[in-house]
Amino acid sequence: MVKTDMETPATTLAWRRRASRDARRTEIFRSLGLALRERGLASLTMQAIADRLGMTKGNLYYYFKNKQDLLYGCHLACMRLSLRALGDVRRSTEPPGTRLSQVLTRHIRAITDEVYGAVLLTDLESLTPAQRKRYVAMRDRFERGVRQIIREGIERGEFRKVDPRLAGFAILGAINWIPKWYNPKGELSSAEIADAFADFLVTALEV
Amino acid sequence: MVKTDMETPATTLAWRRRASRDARRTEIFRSLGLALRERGLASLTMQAIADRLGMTKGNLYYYFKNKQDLLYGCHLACMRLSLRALGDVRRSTEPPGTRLSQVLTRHIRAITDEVYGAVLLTDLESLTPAQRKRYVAMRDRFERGVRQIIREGIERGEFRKVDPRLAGFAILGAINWIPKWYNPKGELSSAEIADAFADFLVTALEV
DNA sequence: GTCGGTTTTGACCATAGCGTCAAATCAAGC
DNA sequence: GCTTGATTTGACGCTATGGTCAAAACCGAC
Repeated sequence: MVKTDMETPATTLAWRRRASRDARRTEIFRSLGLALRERGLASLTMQAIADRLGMTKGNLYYYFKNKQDLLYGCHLACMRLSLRALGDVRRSTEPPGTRLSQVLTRHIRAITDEVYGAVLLTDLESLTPAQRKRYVAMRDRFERGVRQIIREGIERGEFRKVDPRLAGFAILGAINWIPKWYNPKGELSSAEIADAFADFLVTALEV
Repeated sequence: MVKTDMETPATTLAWRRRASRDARRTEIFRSLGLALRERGLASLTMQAIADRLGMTKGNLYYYFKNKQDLLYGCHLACMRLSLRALGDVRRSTEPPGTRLSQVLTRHIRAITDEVYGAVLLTDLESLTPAQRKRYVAMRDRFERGVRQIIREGIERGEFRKVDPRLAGFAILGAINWIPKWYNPKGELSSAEIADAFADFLVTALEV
């Protein structure tokens, strides 16, 4: 049987619906991120998020069960990007320094460019225990991956002998704090910040 | 005229009143910090803060005009400690590395030991513009001080040639993120963390 | 143009949490 | 033990915000 255009996934009705729904959800994530970045946690109301998109508050509940759910979606979306960066690098044969640099750069850009990275500034307590558990599991996976690269660098003699756990906390803390001061309209582009930070943090480990 | 015990400041009625009031205010700061640390921003309600001290919510308003005011007090108290550390080190003739290490150590301990350092995790948008302005001025003073030490280290050839601004952001971000994961009942004491972090971060700059 | 499902609306409810206040309690000095 | 000012109470009002829902509008397929 021959596949016609109509049957290829990209033009299937169901497919288009789903894609459009996903796109809308992402728009909402971005709106949330912007609200957070521009006005702070204080203005993180469903109303504010909706307003920015020219939609009504009620409509948000067509896409997300409730506020927790929206927050959770943001957390997941952001973490998925960072985990993908980690995964990509796993297959690489580059030295630890290069690999770490790549992961950090992409982690930073996930946080800055996809605005919803600002969600890191909220607290996990607003999630349900189940959601928190799952998110924390992902986050731990990411942190372990980073520590693993650090450990490898130390074993190969390319990194100083630091405590991988603490070094990891320091490095990721430095990055996670970025949304607190980053201004997309400032002098430094997110790309510049990402490069500079990755460079500084990796060099901090080297020798 | 001879000063009697009754006239020495420490036993003056007004003095005692004031001291007791200040002590109470600090207790409240600590309670706020604990609520933040243990339950997250979500549980940062006046009620929760009062409960933890066995006092009523209404009573809090005898000590603080409103919630903003309380938050503001926390921010100031915490920043004052860090600024004092910076001031003390200014008079020192030690090399930049040592001085930076001292400032960072005390900054970390201000955040971890005086629990209310967790207030860093809230957002400045909950303050009035005037309060925010004043706090940000203090924070900037602190950040400039840190950058100044970094610059000096570079000039003396003791630190690598980094961008002092970005390095400062990275270093302080790593530290400010600590309340997010620090657990006073965990394996690592705050003193150990402070030393390890200061060491790691200063060495990151050296050579 | 009409039918079915999808999306959006806007009015509405419920409640958590801030902040108020008059009255009660406490404690130091005499 | 009385007086006076400092401190504390607890019940209350009010608003902001999360969340619901029935009805309307939309939109693509036929």
